[in-house]
Amino acid sequence: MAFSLSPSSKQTFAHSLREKGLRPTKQRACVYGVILDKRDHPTADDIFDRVKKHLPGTSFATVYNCLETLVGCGLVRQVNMDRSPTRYCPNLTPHAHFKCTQTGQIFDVQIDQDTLSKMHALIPKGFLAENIDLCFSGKGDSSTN
Amino acid sequence: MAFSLSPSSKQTFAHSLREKGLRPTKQRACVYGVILDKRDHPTADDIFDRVKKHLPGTSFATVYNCLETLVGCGLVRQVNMDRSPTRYCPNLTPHAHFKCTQTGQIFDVQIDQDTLSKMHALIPKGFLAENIDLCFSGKGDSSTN
DNA sequence: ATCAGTAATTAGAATAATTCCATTTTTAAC
DNA sequence: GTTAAAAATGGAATTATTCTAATTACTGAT
Repeated sequence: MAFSLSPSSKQTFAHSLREKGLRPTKQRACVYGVILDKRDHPTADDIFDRVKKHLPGTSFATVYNCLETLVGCGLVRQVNMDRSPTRYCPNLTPHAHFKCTQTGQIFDVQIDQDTLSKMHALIPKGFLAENIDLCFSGKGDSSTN
Repeated sequence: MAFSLSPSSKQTFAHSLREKGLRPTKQRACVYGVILDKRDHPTADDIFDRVKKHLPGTSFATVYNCLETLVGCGLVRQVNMDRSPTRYCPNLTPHAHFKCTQTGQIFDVQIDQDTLSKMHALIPKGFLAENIDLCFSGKGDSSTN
């Protein structure tokens, strides 16, 4: 059976897709669901494994298709660090990422409005930034290891 | 013939390598040279093409090896945006990158000390950031297109 | 309800950047 | 000059992702 999104997530989900003339299919719901469910910045591979538990017939291509769709609708964001596989994140608030070089774990780091403004102010006149991406890497919190 | 680095670059180059017990070979000098020469954030592919003009026998593997070495020595930095090929940058000062979504060009954006401090301050206690990476993407300066 | 048309999913092939590996060449120290 | 270590080479392998062609599922109009 398909992943069951919470009522409010289901609403957001269906609404965001319909706004773009896209269908809220069970595969898309499931991909979205597993991303919401465990916010550990999973890769497409991780997501594929988790989705298969709910919808065993799902193909890898579908996972990629769904991810692209969800990103396009603004429901999830891609996280790219170095050359490692793209990861996916349902946190839509302004935040940076911290990657622990020892464990590979990725942590969200909130960005306050003041710092965000300062960062925006770096952009020279004539440039219009649609996207900001701030990533840290180093040693993570040892208490979490 | 090999690329001729300026006397000061040659010094920096040889010194940085020797510090790590590595040899300042002509291929490494050439790779470093083309990166210094045209600061357009070239890909390994671009660098390969440029290097071949000076040292025709050079292989792709060597370019990758040299790049890895130069990055390891801190002489150049990798720039990763999305899933596009890694680019290389000899600018060692604190700076961000702006990628124009229309032309694909990448511009350096200086980061002032104040903003840099604010960014550092985002990191929670217990985390130690060795690397910061700030990328913007959007519409570039139309006067440069 | 049925049908047509469109959208989404599927499986597998293809691609592209990068890395690996085994061999040859170059370099530096003795 | 010899020898040992480091670097360069060419080609194969890997890996994440995208593409393609065929099937399946929806949706809206009849």
